[in-house]
Amino acid sequence: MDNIKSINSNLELNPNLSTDCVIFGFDFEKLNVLLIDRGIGSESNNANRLALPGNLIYDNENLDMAASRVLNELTELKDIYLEQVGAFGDPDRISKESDQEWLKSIRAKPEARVITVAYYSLVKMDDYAPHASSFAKSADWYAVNDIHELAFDHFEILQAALKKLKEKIRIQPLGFNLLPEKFTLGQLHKLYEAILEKSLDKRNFRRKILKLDILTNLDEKQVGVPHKPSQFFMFNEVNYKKLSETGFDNFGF
Amino acid sequence: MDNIKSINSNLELNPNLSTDCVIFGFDFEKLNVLLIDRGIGSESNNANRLALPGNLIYDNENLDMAASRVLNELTELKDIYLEQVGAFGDPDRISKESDQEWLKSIRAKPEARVITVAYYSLVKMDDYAPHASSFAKSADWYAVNDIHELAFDHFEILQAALKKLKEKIRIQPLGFNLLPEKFTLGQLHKLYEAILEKSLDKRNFRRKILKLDILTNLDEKQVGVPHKPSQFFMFNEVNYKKLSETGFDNFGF
DNA sequence: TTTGCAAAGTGTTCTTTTTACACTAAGTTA
DNA sequence: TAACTTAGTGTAAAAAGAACACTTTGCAAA
Repeated sequence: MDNIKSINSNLELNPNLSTDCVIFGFDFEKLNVLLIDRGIGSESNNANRLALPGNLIYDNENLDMAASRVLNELTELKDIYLEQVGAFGDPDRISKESDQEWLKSIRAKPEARVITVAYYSLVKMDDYAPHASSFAKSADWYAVNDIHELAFDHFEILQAALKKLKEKIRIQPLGFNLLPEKFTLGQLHKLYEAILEKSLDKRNFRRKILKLDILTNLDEKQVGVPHKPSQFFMFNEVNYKKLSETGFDNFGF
Repeated sequence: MDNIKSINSNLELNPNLSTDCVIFGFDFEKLNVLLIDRGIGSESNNANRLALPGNLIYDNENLDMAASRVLNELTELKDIYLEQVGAFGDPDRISKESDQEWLKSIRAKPEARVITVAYYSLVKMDDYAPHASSFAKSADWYAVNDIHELAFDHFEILQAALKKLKEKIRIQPLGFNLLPEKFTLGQLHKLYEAILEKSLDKRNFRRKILKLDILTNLDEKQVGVPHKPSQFFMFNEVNYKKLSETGFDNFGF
């Protein structure tokens, strides 16, 4: 954090206001989330060593920018889909002993609550290979379904982010943010199943998504796969914008 | 505000964290929102004298409770539907001159930003006759559609709340919170039209809402109306809960 | 070289939901 | 008693959703 401060040496971090990012990635199998290992936590329990990446907010920084700064500092990614989940501010949200330690380390008034404004973001997993940073001793992708506990109230935040993502993807085709430029319908299909946590009929899924006319068939096939190769598609942004303007509001899965 | 503080004299208000409530009401014609007149604002412009009711948050108070405290102090209502809209914290959100004045009056560090966590709530208009309070020189209902400007970034917050309400009512039948115990289908119909800002076919609306089986026909008619009297209905909470559990997720307007 | 494997790709039928649409009924007021 | 106002009702056509099975293609293993 020190080096961050030096970049902005004339600015003050607000000791009672932070942002946390739920960064989702998709590995073609399941939904993952990027967590940092704080290196502290109870001995009996590794789970609460893990936390969402987050940081305090500068006094003159707007919330969206703070979130994208956190994301950028950790992953070096820019222009990432970001959406606010909400504010979390239970006075006792930092009640676990291991969390208190951390609180002291950032020199916040220990008696005052830290409010966090949570965001979720969708990134192409290929674009970021986790590595340590100024920010985190270590950062890694974890399967969302394997997570049952996190530091602070981060588990609760994760669940809230998942809920928002589920709701949102039914209305707006966000999936492309989680896939590489080129992807197959099978991959997109699996992504929707992973997010919605239910299986979707293959033929119905294909018919529906193709009917939206927001995919461009690249006339290019997979190579080297031990089965019938799939066509590659890419997201057609122009058609998507047309569609949004004429007011589609249901992706209806 | 002083008398609030005296009630909680051992507690500290956080000068940089507030909550604002978008309190919606329905007068059988249109959607209304409860605004307070701060009594200050530019002379040329009355609009930015008006603001959402809000207040600073106590250091040890959770966010939801702070919002319902604000609502309760203003209206004396309890157990009101409340939902978080999100956090608003542009450093320049208090940039208008008239707003700066207000800032000084609450003795916040003028250089620091005030983050606000916004909520929206749905109240039965009959249950609250606006009156002055410790809280506001005056409070009144205003038609949502007539509002084009508010103090601070409150107009933006209002728009965000409206958007959330629209999204939510498509998924969950919230309308009952805005109507008296007994209401007619015509009133409910108008309410949906007001919130969704579009007209809905009368027959289709009735069929759909009745099919949900969450309304109890009270076998009681309007009296004294200069037209065919309507049946009164009430919300059937038991059936609604059954419905929620078996997982309805679409009210589909 | 043949066989097996694994995922791709493809249509039809039935059911449910949505949409569009117009007249009669009941009470009040003039 | 005529005029006005909102309540209340059904049907048909179109669209969307759900359920369902076999062929194709490329690779790998026998």
